[in-house]
Amino acid sequence: MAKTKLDIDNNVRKLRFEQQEMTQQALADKVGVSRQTIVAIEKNRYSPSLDLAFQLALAFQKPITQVFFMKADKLTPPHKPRVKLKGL
Amino acid sequence: MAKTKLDIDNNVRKLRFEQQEMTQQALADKVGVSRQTIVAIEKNRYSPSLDLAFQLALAFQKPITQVFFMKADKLTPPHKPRVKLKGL
DNA sequence: GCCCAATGTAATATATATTTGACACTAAGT
DNA sequence: ACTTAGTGTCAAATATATATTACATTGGGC
Repeated sequence: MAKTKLDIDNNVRKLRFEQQEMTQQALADKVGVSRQTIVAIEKNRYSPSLDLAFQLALAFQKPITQVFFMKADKLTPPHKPRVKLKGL
Repeated sequence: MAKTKLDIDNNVRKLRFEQQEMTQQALADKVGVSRQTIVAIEKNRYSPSLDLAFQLALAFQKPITQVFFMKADKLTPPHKPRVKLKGL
Protein backbone atom coordinates (compact mmCIF):
# COMPACT_ATOMS: atom_id res chain seq x y z
CA MET A 1 0.00 0.00 0.00
CA ALA A 2 2.17 2.86 1.13
CA LYS A 3 5.51 3.76 -0.36
CA THR A 4 7.70 2.68 2.51
CA LYS A 5 5.21 1.89 5.21
CA LEU A 6 6.14 4.14 8.06
CA ASP A 7 6.61 2.42 11.31
CA ILE A 8 4.41 4.08 13.75
CA ASP A 9 4.79 3.66 17.43
CA ASN A 10 2.39 4.50 20.22
CA ASN A 11 2.17 4.81 23.93
CA VAL A 12 -1.28 3.48 24.45
CA ARG A 13 -0.12 1.19 27.19
CA LYS A 14 1.81 3.91 28.89
CA LEU A 15 -1.14 6.26 28.78
CA ARG A 16 -3.47 3.54 29.91
CA PHE A 17 -1.48 3.21 33.11
CA GLU A 18 -0.21 6.68 33.73
CA GLN A 19 -3.29 8.54 32.83
CA GLN A 20 -6.34 6.83 34.10
CA GLU A 21 -5.19 3.41 35.20
CA MET A 22 -7.60 1.34 33.25
CA THR A 23 -7.66 -2.27 32.13
CA GLN A 24 -7.37 -3.32 28.49
CA GLN A 25 -10.98 -4.37 28.61
CA ALA A 26 -12.06 -1.05 30.04
CA LEU A 27 -10.22 0.85 27.35
CA ALA A 28 -11.60 -1.48 24.70
CA ASP A 29 -15.11 -0.77 25.91
CA LYS A 30 -14.47 2.91 26.11
CA VAL A 31 -13.37 3.16 22.51
CA GLY A 32 -15.71 0.47 21.31
CA VAL A 33 -13.43 -2.31 20.12
CA SER A 34 -12.53 -5.78 21.35
CA ARG A 35 -9.81 -6.32 23.89
CA GLN A 36 -7.64 -8.14 21.36
CA THR A 37 -7.57 -5.07 19.22
CA ILE A 38 -6.12 -3.14 22.12
CA VAL A 39 -3.56 -5.86 22.70
CA ALA A 40 -2.63 -5.83 19.02
CA ILE A 41 -2.12 -2.10 19.06
CA GLU A 42 -0.17 -2.03 22.30
CA LYS A 43 2.05 -4.77 20.95
CA ASN A 44 2.24 -2.86 17.70
CA ARG A 45 1.13 -5.76 15.56
CA TYR A 46 -0.68 -3.46 13.22
CA SER A 47 -1.62 0.16 13.24
CA PRO A 48 -5.26 0.98 13.80
CA SER A 49 -7.67 2.73 11.52
CA LEU A 50 -7.58 6.49 11.69
CA ASP A 51 -10.97 6.25 13.29
CA LEU A 52 -9.76 4.13 16.16
CA ALA A 53 -6.67 6.29 16.50
CA PHE A 54 -8.92 9.28 17.03
CA GLN A 55 -11.07 7.40 19.50
CA LEU A 56 -8.02 6.50 21.53
CA ALA A 57 -6.73 10.04 21.47
CA LEU A 58 -10.17 11.07 22.58
CA ALA A 59 -10.20 8.55 25.40
CA PHE A 60 -6.93 9.89 26.70
CA GLN A 61 -7.82 13.48 26.00
CA LYS A 62 -4.61 13.91 24.11
CA PRO A 63 -3.95 15.05 20.57
CA ILE A 64 -3.48 12.13 18.29
CA THR A 65 0.16 13.02 17.74
CA GLN A 66 0.85 12.38 21.37
CA VAL A 67 -0.55 8.90 21.22
CA PHE A 68 0.84 7.81 17.86
CA PHE A 69 4.10 8.96 16.37
CA MET A 70 6.69 7.94 13.86
CA LYS A 71 9.81 6.34 15.13
CA ALA A 72 12.39 8.34 13.26
CA ASP A 73 10.32 11.43 13.41
CA LYS A 74 11.77 14.41 11.69
CA LEU A 75 9.01 16.17 9.88
CA THR A 76 5.89 16.01 11.97
CA PRO A 77 5.91 18.72 14.58
CA PRO A 78 5.25 17.10 17.93
CA HIS A 79 2.43 18.68 19.83
CA LYS A 80 4.42 20.22 22.65
CA PRO A 81 2.98 23.59 23.42
CA ARG A 82 5.78 26.04 23.99
CA VAL A 83 3.82 27.96 26.53
CA LYS A 84 1.60 26.97 29.38
CA LEU A 85 -1.93 26.91 28.14
CA LYS A 86 -4.35 29.01 30.09
CA GLY A 87 -7.57 27.06 30.50
CA LEU A 88 -6.53 23.46 30.29
CA MET B 1 -15.89 -1.70 15.01
CA ALA B 2 -15.88 1.54 16.91
CA LYS B 3 -18.49 2.63 19.40
CA THR B 4 -20.13 5.32 17.33
CA LYS B 5 -17.82 5.64 14.40
CA LEU B 6 -16.65 9.21 14.49
CA ASP B 7 -17.07 11.04 11.32
CA ILE B 8 -13.78 12.37 10.37
CA ASP B 9 -13.36 15.04 7.78
CA ASN B 10 -10.25 16.16 5.96
CA ASN B 11 -8.94 18.86 3.74
CA VAL B 12 -6.72 16.82 1.53
CA ARG B 13 -8.21 18.33 -1.56
CA LYS B 14 -7.89 21.83 -0.19
CA LEU B 15 -4.28 21.28 0.77
CA ARG B 16 -3.54 19.63 -2.52
CA PHE B 17 -4.52 22.83 -4.31
CA GLU B 18 -3.53 25.51 -1.86
CA GLN B 19 -0.31 24.11 -0.74
CA GLN B 20 1.59 22.63 -3.60
CA GLU B 21 -0.85 22.51 -6.46
CA MET B 22 -0.52 18.90 -7.34
CA THR B 23 -2.69 16.45 -9.21
CA GLN B 24 -4.39 13.48 -7.56
CA GLN B 25 -1.98 11.21 -9.36
CA ALA B 26 1.01 13.19 -8.19
CA LEU B 27 -0.15 13.05 -4.59
CA ALA B 28 -0.94 9.37 -4.94
CA ASP B 29 2.58 8.73 -6.16
CA LYS B 30 4.07 10.87 -3.46
CA VAL B 31 2.42 8.94 -0.67
CA GLY B 32 2.57 5.64 -2.47
CA VAL B 33 -1.05 4.72 -3.07
CA SER B 34 -3.30 4.51 -6.09
CA ARG B 35 -5.14 7.53 -7.40
CA GLN B 36 -8.51 6.03 -6.50
CA THR B 37 -7.47 5.89 -2.90
CA ILE B 38 -6.89 9.62 -3.00
CA VAL B 39 -10.26 10.13 -4.66
CA ALA B 40 -11.94 7.99 -2.02
CA ILE B 41 -10.38 9.97 0.78
CA GLU B 42 -11.08 13.35 -0.74
CA LYS B 43 -14.69 12.29 -1.25
CA ASN B 44 -14.68 10.92 2.26
CA ARG B 45 -15.84 7.47 1.27
CA TYR B 46 -13.75 5.89 3.95
CA SER B 47 -11.06 7.06 6.28
CA PRO B 48 -7.55 5.91 5.55
CA SER B 49 -5.27 3.77 7.63
CA LEU B 50 -3.30 5.64 10.25
CA ASP B 51 -0.28 4.92 8.16
CA LEU B 52 -1.64 6.67 5.10
CA ALA B 53 -2.91 9.51 7.25
CA PHE B 54 0.62 10.06 8.47
CA GLN B 55 2.01 9.88 4.95
CA LEU B 56 -0.41 12.53 3.81
CA ALA B 57 0.40 14.77 6.73
CA LEU B 58 4.01 14.23 5.86
CA ALA B 59 3.43 15.11 2.22
CA PHE B 60 1.80 18.36 3.21
CA GLN B 61 4.24 19.03 6.00
CA LYS B 62 1.39 19.55 8.38
CA PRO B 63 0.57 17.84 11.64
CA ILE B 64 -1.97 15.12 11.13
CA THR B 65 -4.58 17.05 13.10
CA GLN B 66 -4.53 19.75 10.49
CA VAL B 67 -5.29 17.33 7.71
CA PHE B 68 -7.86 15.14 9.45
CA PHE B 69 -10.28 16.31 12.09
CA MET B 70 -13.56 15.40 13.63
CA LYS B 71 -16.61 17.21 12.49
CA ALA B 72 -18.11 18.18 15.79
CA ASP B 73 -14.76 18.56 17.36
CA LYS B 74 -14.78 19.46 21.01
CA LEU B 75 -12.10 17.49 22.70
CA THR B 76 -9.11 17.27 20.44
CA PRO B 77 -6.98 20.35 20.78
CA PRO B 78 -6.28 21.68 17.30
CA HIS B 79 -2.66 22.17 16.55
CA LYS B 80 -2.52 25.94 16.51
CA PRO B 81 0.71 27.01 18.11
CA ARG B 82 0.11 29.91 20.44
CA VAL B 83 3.50 31.37 19.70
CA LYS B 84 5.53 31.75 16.60
CA LEU B 85 7.90 28.86 16.26
CA LYS B 86 11.52 29.79 15.92
CA GLY B 87 13.13 27.50 13.37
CA LEU B 88 10.36 26.37 11.11
C1' DG C 1 -14.93 20.90 -32.95
C1' DC C 2 -11.03 17.91 -31.35
C1' DC C 3 -7.68 16.41 -27.86
C1' DC C 4 -5.98 15.56 -23.76
C1' DA C 5 -5.34 15.90 -18.83
C1' DA C 6 -7.66 15.69 -14.64
C1' DT C 7 -11.28 13.90 -12.36
C1' DG C 8 -15.37 10.71 -10.91
C1' DT C 9 -17.22 6.07 -10.83
C1' DA C 10 -17.86 1.12 -10.69
C1' DA C 11 -16.55 -3.96 -10.39
C1' DT C 12 -13.70 -7.34 -8.85
C1' DA C 13 -9.69 -8.84 -6.32
C1' DT C 14 -6.39 -8.64 -2.51
C1' DA C 15 -4.55 -6.99 1.93
C1' DT C 16 -5.20 -5.59 6.36
C1' DA C 17 -7.86 -4.49 10.52
C1' DT C 18 -11.11 -6.22 13.73
C1' DT C 19 -14.23 -9.76 16.03
C1' DT C 20 -15.20 -13.91 18.30
C1' DG C 21 -14.21 -17.70 21.08
C1' DA C 22 -11.15 -20.38 23.28
C1' DC C 23 -7.20 -21.37 26.06
C1' DA C 24 -2.62 -20.63 28.86
C1' DC C 25 -0.05 -17.94 32.24
C1' DT C 26 0.82 -14.99 36.06
C1' DA C 27 0.15 -12.24 40.23
C1' DA C 28 -2.73 -11.05 44.09
C1' DG C 29 -6.29 -12.15 47.42
C1' DT C 30 -8.48 -15.35 50.29
C1' DA D 1 -3.78 -24.45 47.49
C1' DC D 2 -7.71 -22.26 45.11
C1' DT D 3 -9.70 -18.58 42.78
C1' DT D 4 -9.91 -14.80 39.98
C1' DA D 5 -8.66 -10.61 37.20
C1' DG D 6 -5.53 -9.12 33.90
C1' DT D 7 -2.91 -10.25 30.22
C1' DG D 8 -0.92 -12.78 25.91
C1' DT D 9 -1.88 -15.82 22.00
C1' DC D 10 -3.97 -18.40 18.23
C1' DA D 11 -7.31 -19.65 14.52
C1' DA D 12 -11.15 -18.72 11.78
C1' DA D 13 -14.59 -15.42 10.25
C1' DT D 14 -16.03 -10.82 8.85
C1' DA D 15 -15.38 -5.90 7.70
C1' DT D 16 -12.96 -2.39 5.66
C1' DA D 17 -9.19 -0.28 3.04
C1' DT D 18 -6.60 -0.43 -1.08
C1' DA D 19 -5.28 -1.99 -5.97
C1' DT D 20 -6.44 -2.72 -10.64
C1' DT D 21 -8.72 -2.04 -14.82
C1' DA D 22 -11.75 0.14 -17.38
C1' DC D 23 -14.84 3.67 -18.83
C1' DA D 24 -17.54 8.36 -18.66
C1' DT D 25 -17.24 13.40 -18.05
C1' DT D 26 -15.59 17.90 -17.96
C1' DG D 27 -12.67 22.02 -19.10
C1' DG D 28 -8.85 24.10 -21.50
C1' DG D 29 -5.75 24.64 -25.36
C1' DC D 30 -5.19 24.12 -30.03
